[in-house]
Amino acid sequence: MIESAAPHEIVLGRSTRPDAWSLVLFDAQGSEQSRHEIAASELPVEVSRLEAGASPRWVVRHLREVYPPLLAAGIRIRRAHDLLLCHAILRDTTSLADPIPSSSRWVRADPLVTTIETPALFDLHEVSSQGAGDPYAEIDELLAEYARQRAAQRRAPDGRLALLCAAESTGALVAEEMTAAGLPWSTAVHERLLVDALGPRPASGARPIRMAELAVAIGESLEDSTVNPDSPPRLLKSLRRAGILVDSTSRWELGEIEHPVVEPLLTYKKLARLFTANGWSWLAEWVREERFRPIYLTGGVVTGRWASSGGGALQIPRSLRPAVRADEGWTLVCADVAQLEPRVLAAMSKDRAMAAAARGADLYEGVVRSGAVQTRQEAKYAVLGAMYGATTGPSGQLGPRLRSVFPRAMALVDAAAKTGEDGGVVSTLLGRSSPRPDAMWAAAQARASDPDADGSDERVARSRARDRGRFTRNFVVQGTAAEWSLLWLAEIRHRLSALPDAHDPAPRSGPVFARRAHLAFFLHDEVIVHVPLEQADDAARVVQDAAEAATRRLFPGFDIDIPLDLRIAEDAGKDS
DNA sequence: GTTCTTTGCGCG
DNA sequence: AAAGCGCGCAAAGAAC
Repeated sequence: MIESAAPHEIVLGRSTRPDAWSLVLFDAQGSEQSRHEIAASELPVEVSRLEAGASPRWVVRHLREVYPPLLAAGIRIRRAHDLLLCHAILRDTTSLADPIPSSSRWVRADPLVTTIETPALFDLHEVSSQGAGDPYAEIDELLAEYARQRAAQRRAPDGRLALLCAAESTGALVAEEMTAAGLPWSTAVHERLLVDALGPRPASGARPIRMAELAVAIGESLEDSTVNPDSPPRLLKSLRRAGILVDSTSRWELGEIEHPVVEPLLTYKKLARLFTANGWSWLAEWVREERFRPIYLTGGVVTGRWASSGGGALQIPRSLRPAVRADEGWTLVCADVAQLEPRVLAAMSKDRAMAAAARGADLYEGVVRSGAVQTRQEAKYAVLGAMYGATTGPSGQLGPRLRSVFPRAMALVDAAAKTGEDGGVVSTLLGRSSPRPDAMWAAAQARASDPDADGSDERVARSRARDRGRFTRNFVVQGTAAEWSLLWLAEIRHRLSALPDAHDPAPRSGPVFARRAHLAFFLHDEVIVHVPLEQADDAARVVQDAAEAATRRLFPGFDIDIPLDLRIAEDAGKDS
């Protein structure tokens, strides 16, 4: 069918007919232009045709459900609005006097319902029939929800909520594209690292030789040949029998003890972690065709950070980073931000003194220069303690020093903590709000105010209140930092897509990314871009420019340094 | 037998 | 020099 003008927005949802989709097209004024249905098998071609025009904004229930099959068919879309993700933002925000009404229809299902395997092309009916209601009567529901969300964004006093929703949705596009592209992973390098640390791959069920040797040494040292270092309760008993009076078997507590068992035990724990979390079975389960493909859960953390599902994507140990290795003819652009959170705090609180300390590559050195503390180490503890709410120890003791030198920054986090302790809700700079306290929390506070309350009730309530204060204190900083990162990602994606196709790379990243630089990994404040060799410098510049653009968008008119540590390398190991 | 909770540790 | 925030996952042990 032919439209008079290219559509500005397209709401895409399942049709009332099986195996069909509905599309409702809107013009730039928000008036409906037309609607039509197509067979599921024709969707990729239809999306591709409409995308080729003016890149409309695709409005869908949830990109996690819709986008992977399109990517599998070789289709990318430029702009989107994820109703499910934005529902959570616009429902919980305290930036609006009348946020959108909550609905169980807009709660994210278990991420594993949409499996790691690419679902059969557009056969997504099982996925959302999990929710209540008729699975084929979707399009009207999407239209109604989108109308509510648009109205809510218009009610906002400024454009910040709209920016947040746009960034959240673009983040979801990036997330699916990264899953589709995968993180290039060298099985050979990973296996070599495992053998170097653990010895040859053991028979199934057996301990690797290095761990077995250490277990024997631990047994001899404790004079207990039956000790099982994998079992904390049994290990604890064995330690105490040997006269080592610890309360737990955790690393930091054992590290304080002077005893010959400590060294082999800590080494054993390190190796056991590598073996169980990222050993040969992890490799077999999660790496296929030299690609690691985690599922990213956009907005999966209350603060707006991403979570992940499958393979522990956000917890890959640094020791395995050398296994992240570019394809032949490609390279990696790796970038991370040094001390993102304190820089964000300086900017969001408009604390000029702290922004001055943040000038340059090392914020902690800047804090020393400001005169607040004597050494870099003190600066680090003091700053982290301020953002996390440390009250005791050297970290907490430095709080007053910081308050006198950076009053605005400290006032912001102190106020957030106070609000949280009082049971209130705090928000990020763009308007993502913290959860309300749960019923248990409120009940504990109520008990303490009861005339019959005893000292124990009051202590418990006080402690819970402080716990929540530390959470809200950190929420505003962590959440605003997550917003900076989201804008950074979106800017990187936008600028990478403006690069021309490379001439001559080996096309190994899948059809959509065969000749294109693409984001391959994101972890809170760092990115890895997989890039054809000839475009390495262009991609590095993109990542740098994107960071500056993100800073300007989030903190317009405020001068804050958010510098990158940026390198181009064949692998993501730190020293290569 | 299965599912739930706890412990410990990886990441930022 | 500390143990303050947010996560996911594996294994063991407890609970069913």
